Amino acid sequence: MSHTCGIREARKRKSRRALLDAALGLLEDQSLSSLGLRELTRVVGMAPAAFYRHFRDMADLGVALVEESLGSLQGMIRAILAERDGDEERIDAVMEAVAEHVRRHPTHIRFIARERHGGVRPVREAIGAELGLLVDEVAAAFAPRLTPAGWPPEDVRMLAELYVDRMVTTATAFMEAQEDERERERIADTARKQLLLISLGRRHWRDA
Amino acid sequence: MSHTCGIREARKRKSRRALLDAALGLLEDQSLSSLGLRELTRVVGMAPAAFYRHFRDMADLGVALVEESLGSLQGMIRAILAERDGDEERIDAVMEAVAEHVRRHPTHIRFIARERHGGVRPVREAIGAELGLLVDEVAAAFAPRLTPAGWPPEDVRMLAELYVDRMVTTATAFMEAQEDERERERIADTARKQLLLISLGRRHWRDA
DNA sequence: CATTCCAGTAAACAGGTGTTCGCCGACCTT
DNA sequence: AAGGTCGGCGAACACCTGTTTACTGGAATG
Repeated sequence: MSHTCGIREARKRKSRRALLDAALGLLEDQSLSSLGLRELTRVVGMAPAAFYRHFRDMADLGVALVEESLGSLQGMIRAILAERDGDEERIDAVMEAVAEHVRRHPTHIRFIARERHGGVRPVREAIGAELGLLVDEVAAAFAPRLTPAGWPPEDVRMLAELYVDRMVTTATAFMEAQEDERERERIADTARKQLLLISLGRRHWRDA
Repeated sequence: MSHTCGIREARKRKSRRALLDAALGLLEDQSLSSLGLRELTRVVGMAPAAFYRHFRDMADLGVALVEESLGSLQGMIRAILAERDGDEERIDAVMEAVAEHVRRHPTHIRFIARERHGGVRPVREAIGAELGLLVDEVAAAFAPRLTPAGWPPEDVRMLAELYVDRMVTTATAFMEAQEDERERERIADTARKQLLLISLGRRHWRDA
């Protein structure tokens, strides 16, 4: 362990990254269940057999993509909600963050949208689990205010689901708008209104 | 045209139906872009070439499935919203109808959920267009009350999108619950609350 | 009744697929 | 400097793919 340079591990990481990136590229106009192993390795420029050094199968690669796509989002949302107070500020900040995230990682978002109900069970379940954690995060952010006001935990969660689902839908819409900046702004405006309307409903909930 | 029995057309319709049904079955655990022509005709029991007598390609079959899956829904929603008045009644009636529809056509719903953002562009666009018409329908049902109250058309539409999106999400959740009746009831309860919360937000919208 | 029509067939084409095998050779260890 | 580790390679395995071709036989036509 004296003159270890980590060259070996670095090369392996690089190959793995190349596979993931090539997959994200190919998945722009097809779904995971139709993505071929040879098709993928051909794009990367490696032998088909080399794939197995990194992933058991395509589903395995898909799960890795899910973690990489949704893993960072959780902390991001938590930070935003913790720092801000008041609905409008929170909504504006989240919208900004989501828009920026989609702008930076469009292929990841496309992948999530496509495979959320896609044909590969392990991937579907991984996405479901990850989005569930996001709902928990949002629920936890609202609980301190709502629980004392008499909200049962299940109602807090149903609210959080509403928020998260809208975020996901909006992110998908952003992605589909591609480069069209006018369209993106229109989507953002609509989404802000929708989140605001939900927040309005939340404030009058206990009266019903 | 004297002794025409329509036997010919009837046989063709039957074959076409067999293809569509077999496709719905195979699409339960894969997506359209990975569904093979031979795989499909093998299940039906016909020669691969016979497929071309009915559809140009798989995308064409997919679009046909979209129309059959979503075509009837439009009129259904219109009728329900026209007959009822008051949020809770409307919500209960729609939830009942959606639950029943999913119970009767689970494979169709799965197909729509899977291909809504799937890898086949024409199918994606067909679903988008059909859901757009549904949004129009809902918007038209609310416009008579909201427009006189000062709602601009774009806001009516953003509300309709909120409602429709929630319906689609709920339908998907119903389908994923499969046979579990307890889970279905839980989903219905949550969805009713969410729709109610949105309606609550709607009633207080003009104040903001 | 002869004829046209046309859904469905079988066969062949030119590819493509996932997976396994033994092997090489550069990195890492001792 | 010798030997082990392991990411990547090339070849072979058995099989599946979409599409075109010329054809058959029962229904529709006049």
